[in-house]
Amino acid sequence: MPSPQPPAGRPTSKDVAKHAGVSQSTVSLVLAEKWRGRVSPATVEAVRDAVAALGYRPNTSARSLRLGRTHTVMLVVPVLTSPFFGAVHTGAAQVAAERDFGVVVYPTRDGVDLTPNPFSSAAIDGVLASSMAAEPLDVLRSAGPGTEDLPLVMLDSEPGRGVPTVNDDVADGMRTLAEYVVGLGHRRVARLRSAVQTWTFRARDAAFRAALGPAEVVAEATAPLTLDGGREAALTLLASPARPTVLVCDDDLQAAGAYKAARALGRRVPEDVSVTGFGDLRYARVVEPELTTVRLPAVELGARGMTALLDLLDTGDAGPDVVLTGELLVRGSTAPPASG
Amino acid sequence: MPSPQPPAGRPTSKDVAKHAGVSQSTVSLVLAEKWRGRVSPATVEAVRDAVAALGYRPNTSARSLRLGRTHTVMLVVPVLTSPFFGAVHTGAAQVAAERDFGVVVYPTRDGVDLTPNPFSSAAIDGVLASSMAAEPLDVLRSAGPGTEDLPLVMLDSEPGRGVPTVNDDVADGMRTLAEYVVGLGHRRVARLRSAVQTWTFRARDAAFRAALGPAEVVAEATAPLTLDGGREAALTLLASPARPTVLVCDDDLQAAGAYKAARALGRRVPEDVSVTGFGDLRYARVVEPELTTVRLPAVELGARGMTALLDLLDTGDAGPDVVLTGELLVRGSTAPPASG
DNA sequence: GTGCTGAGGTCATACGTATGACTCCCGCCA
DNA sequence: TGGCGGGAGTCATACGTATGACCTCAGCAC
Repeated sequence: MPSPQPPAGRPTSKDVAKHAGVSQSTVSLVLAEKWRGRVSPATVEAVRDAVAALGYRPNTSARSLRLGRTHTVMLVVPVLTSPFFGAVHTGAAQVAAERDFGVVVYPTRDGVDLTPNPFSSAAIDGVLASSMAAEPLDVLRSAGPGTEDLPLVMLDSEPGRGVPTVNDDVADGMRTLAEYVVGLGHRRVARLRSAVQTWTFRARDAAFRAALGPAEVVAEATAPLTLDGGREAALTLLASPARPTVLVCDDDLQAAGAYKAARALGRRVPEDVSVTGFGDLRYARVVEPELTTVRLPAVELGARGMTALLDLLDTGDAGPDVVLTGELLVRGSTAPPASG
Repeated sequence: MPSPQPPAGRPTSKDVAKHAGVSQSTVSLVLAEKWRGRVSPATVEAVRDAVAALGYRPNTSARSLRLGRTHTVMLVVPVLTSPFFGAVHTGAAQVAAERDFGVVVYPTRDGVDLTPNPFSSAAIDGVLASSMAAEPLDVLRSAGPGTEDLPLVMLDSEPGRGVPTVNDDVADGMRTLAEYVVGLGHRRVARLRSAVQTWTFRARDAAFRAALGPAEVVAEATAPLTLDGGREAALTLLASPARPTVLVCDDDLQAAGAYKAARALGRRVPEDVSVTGFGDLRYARVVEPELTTVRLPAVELGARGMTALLDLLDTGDAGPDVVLTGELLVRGSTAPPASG
């Protein structure tokens, strides 16, 4: 005797309804918590029991189709192996989970588009993007065709361009750092900047120069934010005839590379040359001496960015632009310049 | 004169059909590349033109609902700030994108469940999970109720337990490392192990001990895989009365902590004590001297894991278990033991 | 002329949910 | 007794897609 259609797959709201002896609509009302004057407490109880008994979970695709929202957002970052963006993701994912949103990560590796396929599976309601690798329009375009008009919040991007932003106050951080370095007595500064010049790096440099006071930049170079990039550029800078007494880097990993350059040149840190980083990535405390740097609240950056994006989705308003203050961390890599 | 219902939202396949002068079914057939003898080339052309003209993109929710598959998988890892798991994600995301799948990351922070809400938005077809933080069953359970029977592939997990696995050959790596260290002449070994004892760490330790030969472990401790954890444990190990000549760590970051302990005790690396790490995370080359370690192919691990999972989804078979070989990287942190 | 075949499409329906419109019934007031 | 309000649910439909079942011809053999 062939049993007629064993339900097999996951239970649906219809199954729950049958089990509870009510209609599918009622189940839906109960689950949406919209039964204020429409369903009796006893019935609510019955539905809840049925849900538990069957282990029912709503079908997200159906819900999305009905509501026109996927409850998923995309996080666009340069490659995720950087501890900074890992932390950004952590904060963002935390907030998203609390508000019942999923996060799909979209790593833009040097501008390579991961989903050239127009039938990409990414069904998303909005985009949270770091500008480290791109301008706002590029970000949206890179998320695939048809996404140009998605709600967007940018991280570490120039404010006032029509897109809500959540930023680290890199200008304040750099100013504080500059004042500290100058206060130590340094006057001849070498500057190692990021090779990719997104807004956050331009802002760092402008703030640094504005706060130099009696000191001046006597040598300057750009390099990728890598160990080897930092090492090679620092080799040149430290050998500069202008004899800088401090090397101010845009990034901790660059600074770690600078340590290697200093060692290769027989210069001690900080006795012969001071070195500073930026970001307080985990490298900062791994190196010896530990690195003087500016802590950027990466986790909070992700969290506040996600909050703004979800607010934007819910209310149409992301709220005012956010600026998160960093913190100068003085450690062992800085000292007054050697006399003479 | 009120215009009757401006289409407003994104175009649907129905709009494309109207534009091309065909039925919605035909559009669907063309887009699914299933028109071998059912649609004329001219019509196909017309549909394609309409798609391009309207900028049509299929609605993923509707497609998922119809097909019963979301084209999204979940990647479960301990917190993503680790460079290792960042790399795993990179490999996994790459493969997923190529096969038109989305990836949502689920970080299990110390067992904290990010989506306790049974209405979680995660609509996924399968799970790719690292075992670093949990056993297979726990992984599925932690992905939320109702997910217990999802297709699953585990990374760095014990094979032969009914779940397909993709592993680094940590045993081979540790054996090679042990032979190298013993070959240098070391006989008294200190061993710094991971505090959380998942399979991969048990495997490392077993392989190490089996390959010790004439050497022996004279001091041993466990610590979390952090800088401070490594430093504190190493302080004790290096001060051991048994005077170990080499410290073999389960992790690069631990090893970086051990450097700090050695320095605090006035011991030079490698002249007074050799140190080895495991993983070849980016810390390995940041420290000075650079760390002798075993490279684990994290990107490839993610990529092969994702390949296995998608094969499992497509064909019902994940293929045979995969084992990826590592590589011993001899750098500056190891030397023969000081004579005497 | 009839029947058949196959190419080229269309029709109708189902996936599972959410919700506006509707029904039914009970109690109560005039 | 008629009517009415509101509490408790149900009905029907739409979201956008994919697909099995149908439909319509033109061409051709008999």
